Amino acid sequence: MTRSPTDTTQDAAKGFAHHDHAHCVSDGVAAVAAQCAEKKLQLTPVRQRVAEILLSEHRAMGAYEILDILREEGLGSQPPVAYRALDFLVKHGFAHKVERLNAFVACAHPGAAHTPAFLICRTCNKVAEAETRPAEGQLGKAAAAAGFQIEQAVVEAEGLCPLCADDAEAGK
Amino acid sequence: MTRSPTDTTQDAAKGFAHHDHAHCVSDGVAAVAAQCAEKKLQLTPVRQRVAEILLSEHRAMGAYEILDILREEGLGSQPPVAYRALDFLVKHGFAHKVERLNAFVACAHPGAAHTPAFLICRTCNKVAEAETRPAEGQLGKAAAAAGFQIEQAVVEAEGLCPLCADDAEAGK
DNA sequence: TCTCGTGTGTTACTTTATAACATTCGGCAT
DNA sequence: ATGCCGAATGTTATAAAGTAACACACGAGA
Repeated sequence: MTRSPTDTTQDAAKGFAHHDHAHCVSDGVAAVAAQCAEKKLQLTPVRQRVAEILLSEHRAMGAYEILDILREEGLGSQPPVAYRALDFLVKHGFAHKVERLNAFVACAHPGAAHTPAFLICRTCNKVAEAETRPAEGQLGKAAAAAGFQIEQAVVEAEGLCPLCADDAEAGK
Repeated sequence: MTRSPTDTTQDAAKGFAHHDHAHCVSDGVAAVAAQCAEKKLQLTPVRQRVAEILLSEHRAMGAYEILDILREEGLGSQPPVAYRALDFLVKHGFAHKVERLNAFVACAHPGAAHTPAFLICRTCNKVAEAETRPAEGQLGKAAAAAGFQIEQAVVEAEGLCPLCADDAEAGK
């Protein structure tokens, strides 16, 4: 493998491509479980189930949408249950909040501390995650010029994913 | 004036500096009025007042916070009044929504179509606006690699503004 | 066994945002 | 003038997102 560890553009591309989804979920949960074991975090049933739910879709899901699923499965029925599990996942880097949508996605690079950048398809609602180093780009320059210390950054793009762009083209 | 039209880093810096605030508001309103005249847009009392309110603070304000002011002044008392005015201002580029805060700020560069980047101070809540060209940076690269067409982007950084950083330093 | 920390269950509530429909008002075509 | 239209506002009601606060459960360690 010749890819440099900082080349994340391919990861984002993968987000919109077809792939083996069962692996996607099982590998994801395994990665979360491994990290929890390592960091002595409690991966409780609710937390694990929410991680699975998020991993099972490549799209942002609202807290209440997740709560509906939990409720059907008897894992909790009130908003705080979902929000607490989501807070846990977000806090430890297993999921992210997409501010633009007030919704949540599974993290594509669990473990690595990072500032995610999202590509959100406005048609199919899928979300791909790339990484950025905000301190190094245009934003970093503006911040430096203003004497501003960046602690956290939100970078989210909305548009058309390749598949939906093709559909739109074909539909003309 | 020798500054190039694409150098916006100084503008962001200005956002946190002291300046003549009366001008800030009056110039801002004048700019909005001029644009409305040019584009045949109706700058109604409510819309103008909301623009003034936003211009009078260099911080993001919630819709209900603005609504409270309108209510006191007899300009409207129900949420849709505030949201409609804000929608108008945002739609025509006179204000922006800060997704991270679910709140709104006056645009620092009215007229120019642009993708704003915000520097949000977590202590004093002031917001400075810089511009980015998302298509050209790291995000653009990731999008291009994924075949993703960016239509809109949200770029928001949270941290410490220079003044608050000084205070924190002094308070130690 | 006690108790302490962490997580869950639940009630109630706040904040943010929008749908839907009635009303007003100015321009303009007849 | 008058009647219609489109754009803006007024108002009611409700949806959607998020949180505060307190009671309970349960395992780890003193």
